[in-house]
Amino acid sequence: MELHEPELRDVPVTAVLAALADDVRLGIVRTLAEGGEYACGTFEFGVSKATRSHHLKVLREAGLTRTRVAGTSRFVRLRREELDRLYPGLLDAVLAAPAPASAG
Amino acid sequence: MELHEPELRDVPVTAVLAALADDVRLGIVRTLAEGGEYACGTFEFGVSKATRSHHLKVLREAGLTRTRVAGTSRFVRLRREELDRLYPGLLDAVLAAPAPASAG
DNA sequence: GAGCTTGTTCGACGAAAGTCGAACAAGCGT
DNA sequence: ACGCTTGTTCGACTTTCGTCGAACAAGCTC
Repeated sequence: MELHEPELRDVPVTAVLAALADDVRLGIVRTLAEGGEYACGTFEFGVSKATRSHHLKVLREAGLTRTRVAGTSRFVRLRREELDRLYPGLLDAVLAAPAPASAG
Repeated sequence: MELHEPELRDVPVTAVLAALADDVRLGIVRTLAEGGEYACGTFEFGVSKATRSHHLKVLREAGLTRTRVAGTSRFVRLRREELDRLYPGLLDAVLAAPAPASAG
């Protein structure tokens, strides 16, 4: 299966912002920002796995994450370097903001 | 009339991001970022005045703008200092991104 | 006050987004 | 092959969002 992972510069900045403008997705990004890879099932934010899959797709198609397929699992990681290069300070500023609820 | 202008720290970061995640509103912010005050009628982005008023309300209630009433006009300005203090780098990063169309 | 300008508010409408359960696909173990 | 795990995709539903025209409010000028 082909995973759609666009170049970050091809994604409108409004799409990047929209991807971050959701509590569930921002929670995922906060977790990813700690570094390393996370299987999709890692993220439990009180939503069904269908919804979780949807949010991960939004993040991926906004150019924010990279996904590696391994068996039945998919490992997601944040494209932090590219993000910091194209939008220096954006991610840090967003992550520095207080989280609304249990984000882990 | 009371204008609702919340403290920026009381606005969830997702609301700030959502406010910026729209082409019309980002166009307004780009204009405001040049400094000074702008009457609401300044912003012509191919939308009706009802829609323009709506977007300005979204920006104001997200804590991004400050509005001064003067006669029949309302002058809007960006709350840049507060924004840069609470989310350092965010606005610069967003504004540095290429604009999608004529944003003036 | 009449008329004009500026901007907001009120439905209404269509489009988009978030959510879910159910079905499906693919890999791993035994 | 069978069952289990992991994750995606498919409707469907609800809510939110962007948009507009029309009506309204407030202030200015004559």
